[in-house]
Amino acid sequence: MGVTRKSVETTLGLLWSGLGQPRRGPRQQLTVERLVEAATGVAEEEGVEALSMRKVAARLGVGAATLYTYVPDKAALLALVVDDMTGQAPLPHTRPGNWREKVEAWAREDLASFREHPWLVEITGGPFVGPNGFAWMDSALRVFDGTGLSADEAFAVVEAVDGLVQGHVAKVVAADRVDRWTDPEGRSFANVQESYLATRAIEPDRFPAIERLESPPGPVQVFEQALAWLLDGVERRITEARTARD
Amino acid sequence: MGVTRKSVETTLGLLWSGLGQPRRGPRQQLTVERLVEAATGVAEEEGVEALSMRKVAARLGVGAATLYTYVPDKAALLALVVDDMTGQAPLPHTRPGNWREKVEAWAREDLASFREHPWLVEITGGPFVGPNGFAWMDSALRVFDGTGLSADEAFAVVEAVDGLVQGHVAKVVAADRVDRWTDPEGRSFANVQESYLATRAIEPDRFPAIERLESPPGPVQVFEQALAWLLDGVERRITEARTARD
DNA sequence: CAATAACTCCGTACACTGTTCGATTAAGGT
DNA sequence: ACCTTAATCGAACAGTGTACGGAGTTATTG
Repeated sequence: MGVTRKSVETTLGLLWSGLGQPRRGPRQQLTVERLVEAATGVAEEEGVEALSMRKVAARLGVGAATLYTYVPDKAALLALVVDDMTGQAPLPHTRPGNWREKVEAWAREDLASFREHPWLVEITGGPFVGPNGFAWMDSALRVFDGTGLSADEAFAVVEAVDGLVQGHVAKVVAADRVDRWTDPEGRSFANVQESYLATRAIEPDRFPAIERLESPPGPVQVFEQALAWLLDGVERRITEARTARD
Repeated sequence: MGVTRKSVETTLGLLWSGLGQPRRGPRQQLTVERLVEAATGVAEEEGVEALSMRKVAARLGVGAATLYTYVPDKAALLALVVDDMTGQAPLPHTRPGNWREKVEAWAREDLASFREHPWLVEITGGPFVGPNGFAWMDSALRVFDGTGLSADEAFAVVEAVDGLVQGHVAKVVAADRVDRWTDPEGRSFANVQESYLATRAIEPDRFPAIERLESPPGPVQVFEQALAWLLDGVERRITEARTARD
């Protein structure tokens, strides 16, 4: 699984459309798109941890080694899957409203999409940026056209928001997973953990500030709140930039 | 690797100190702490992807199966490692300065710690919260004593900041990894990718907003900026809460 | 048209992984 | 002394990603 120069160049070639087809030899009976589709299908139905080359191959009715004539790596295949999913998200700058509404819409949709496809969380964040990733960034930058922000500042805002969203998405998806978990008797994870802590271990007054909590907000509420605070800060910066310009 | 009720309870027992020692049978020659230490050592020297039960066992001069008398799971061992590392971070409320300076200090130290131990990134975020995790949260909540925020609001702020930090830490660590990568001829990943995109594929004006970038800020600058914006928003909320109270 | 070089497909194999089983051995309680 | 319980660990199971080499197919070349 070592990353070679060759595999990097091949992966880039695959991402940026197609890698011109060779001449001699039998026709290929599959396409890279079909690999991506099959891989996505496996991930969707069984999760990332079950996403193996052999399973993808089986789904295509083909030997496992065959996949390596289309793709240099499992990593490359995953990069293709990620870029493909990125291409399915709506472009931020096409949404209605002012810049803040556009950002909120994209952030919320991002969260929703990751909750619907939790396996994506473990797969995103790789070094490769494909054409869909570029297109998305280009669109996100355009959201700040006319706000008075420079291109570099707009980039900082986009990345700032994206980082916040990524972190909170991880929290929400982890919470979702925990919520779905139940033990053989049907108890929830939270129940097991709470009841364990209640009976054993924790003496009162060991964590006074935690005991003061009444109904702490869930991860989705925290996400909304965090986004609002961040955008408050950005908004202040934007009005500054605007008044400085006028 | 299925999660059973038993493994959950055993893991909780291990986290919350010790799991009372049994009577009959030969003495155990190891301790859970030594397992944690060995696991940390492997991760530190060879990375998470090389962190296997067999390697941990070898480092302790013991058969792989032996580990399973100390720990129910690999997941449990990792949870212990995470809580152990959490215990090594300085407690936020003991830092000098006002609430904002304390938050900034903890966020920066968090980032620095993850950059120093990149393997931690892939391991954190599990459902288990051990005593060190609780102590850390308790300390973080205390940072907002005297700000006029309710306990629940303080929790929202802590989680908001933590989510932001997590997301940006992932970005920075990924960037660090990419920076360290070089191909056999010594070219950097960025070089290979740029030069690939320059020669092939991208036609001009396809991504106009991206082309307008001059010197986009790196992930660490973005992290600082994002933190500042978020805390601007929080600060506004806090002054509101304060004036409402007085 | 035949030979050749290039290519796809894939069975097999290698070096791993986490975890279970069963045998062996060591210690405590009675 | 005996019986029960527990620790240790070699072997095995069902997986994993991927390299290799052979068989069969095709386009280009002589």
